[in-house]
Amino acid sequence: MTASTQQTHPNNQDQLLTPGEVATLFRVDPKTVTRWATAGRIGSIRTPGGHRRFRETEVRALLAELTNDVGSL
Amino acid sequence: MTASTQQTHPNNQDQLLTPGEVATLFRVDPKTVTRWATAGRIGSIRTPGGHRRFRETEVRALLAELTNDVGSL
DNA sequence: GTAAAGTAGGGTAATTCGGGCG
DNA sequence: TTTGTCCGAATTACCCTACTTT
Repeated sequence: MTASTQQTHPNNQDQLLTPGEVATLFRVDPKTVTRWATAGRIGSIRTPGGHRRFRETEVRALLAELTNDVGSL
Repeated sequence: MTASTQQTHPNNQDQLLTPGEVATLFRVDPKTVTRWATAGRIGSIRTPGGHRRFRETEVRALLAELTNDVGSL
């Protein structure tokens, strides 16, 4: 971690995605993405209205982590 | 030290943000930010012309408060 | 003073929320 | 246990025109 800057949450340099966007990436229902957020499997940012936004970097990382490529030439 | 400094120079940390700026941070429409101000969910400063400005510190605090990071690891 | 961009305000469609059911 | 769907309610997005800011 950076010992010179007090950055509690690196939370404003990533593109945010809507539940529908994330749902499209995972080929699931937006409701499912909501459940993942509720279950703590993925970080989420709530708008003052209660809607959720997700970090694109985190979503991509999760997507890549769950991706199983054979890597054959 | 009393906080009675009038901003004569760009030396203040309470930088004012436009609705568009706040909208970008939350990944919402600028109109939505306006509704938040109207609903009293976020503090706003009105220009003599009626346009709204938002304090960056308040917006960042609200964003951090509504952020739910997954405690992985 | 003019021009371009952003914002305000109103109205309507789409999305999301939350709980519950299969 | 996880996911998809139905419901009602709330929030948000996009349409327009007029005014403000730069």
